[in-house]
Amino acid sequence: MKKLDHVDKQILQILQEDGRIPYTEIAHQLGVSEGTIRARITRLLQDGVFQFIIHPDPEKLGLHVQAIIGLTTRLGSQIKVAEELSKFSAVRFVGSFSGKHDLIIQACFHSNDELITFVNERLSQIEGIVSADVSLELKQYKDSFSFVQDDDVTLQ
Amino acid sequence: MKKLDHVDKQILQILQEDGRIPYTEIAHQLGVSEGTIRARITRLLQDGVFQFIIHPDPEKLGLHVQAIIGLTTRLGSQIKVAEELSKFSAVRFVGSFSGKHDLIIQACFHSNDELITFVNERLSQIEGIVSADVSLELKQYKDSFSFVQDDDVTLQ
DNA sequence: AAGTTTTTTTCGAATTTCGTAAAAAAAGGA
DNA sequence: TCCTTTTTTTACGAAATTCGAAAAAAACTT
Repeated sequence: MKKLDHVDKQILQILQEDGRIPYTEIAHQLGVSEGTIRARITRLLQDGVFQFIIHPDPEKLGLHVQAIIGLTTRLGSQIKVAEELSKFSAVRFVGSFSGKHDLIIQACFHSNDELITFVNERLSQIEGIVSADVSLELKQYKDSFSFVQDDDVTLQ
Repeated sequence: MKKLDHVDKQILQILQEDGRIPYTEIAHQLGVSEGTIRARITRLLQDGVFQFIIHPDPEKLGLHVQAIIGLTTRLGSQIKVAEELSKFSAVRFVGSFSGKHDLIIQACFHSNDELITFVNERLSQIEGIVSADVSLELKQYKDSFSFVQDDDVTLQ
């Protein structure tokens, strides 16, 4: 996989704003032909650099309760637990971490009841979970994949 | 905003797989006309139910270091701190939570150095941050917005 | 049930995407 | 540096998709 150049990053930046903007429009904005945009996007997709998706608003879908749950797992069962957790559609993020918790997950629910059910009836059934620290989301300030930057100016 | 019906959810489910699938194709799959798909997607977008975006792979962008940072803020400065944090492009998630940490953020960096710089030189400059618990991501198992379900079967 | 509003379908025109060949540019080798 | 090879970009006609708007159908109201 070749390193991304400036044009690739510009394409990604434009698509971050609107994932359905026509190639002709991107081409116009960047001053190249549609074919170039098409060829590059095809390559980026093949290389797995990005995917076209949609970002639903959980609130608008009735998922009013969101939580981050820090888990401690029994030594040796972490991977299996992570895989089990990943199967739930309510769970949108699962990662293994250094620090206090072995696994940290992020999940969405319709109600507090559903969250409770998840913790008490689903998590408890998964072999290898020692403890679960639930943090309830009170307000979301940012949630985006817009971290493509022109040139490595991540910290501004 | 009207409640989403079955067709709306089916549209979202299809778009979750491929955010750039043609309306004609969705129409074909659901057995309705292209115009219906177009009208519904236009309405869903206007209602803010979802957005067309792209999901870049941080690794492929050279962002090899990801972290979740739990923050404790001084009473009264939480909102300001959250807003400041949201300004960083490296920060992809900022939320206010109940539990051990007032704010939890998720961020991506090119290197450990960049992470250290972020914590020591950027976070420390933000007025109102009392402490920061950094958890380094070792492995990602799931990261998706695919939580649109047919009918409230979030827990399976 | 008649009238009103909303949603869906239809269809021609405009636009976009696609396939592909040729040209141009870039990269590599002697 | 010049030549060859490879990669990328451009060009362009054909196919497919999107768009606008009017007609039809469906859903609500009273």
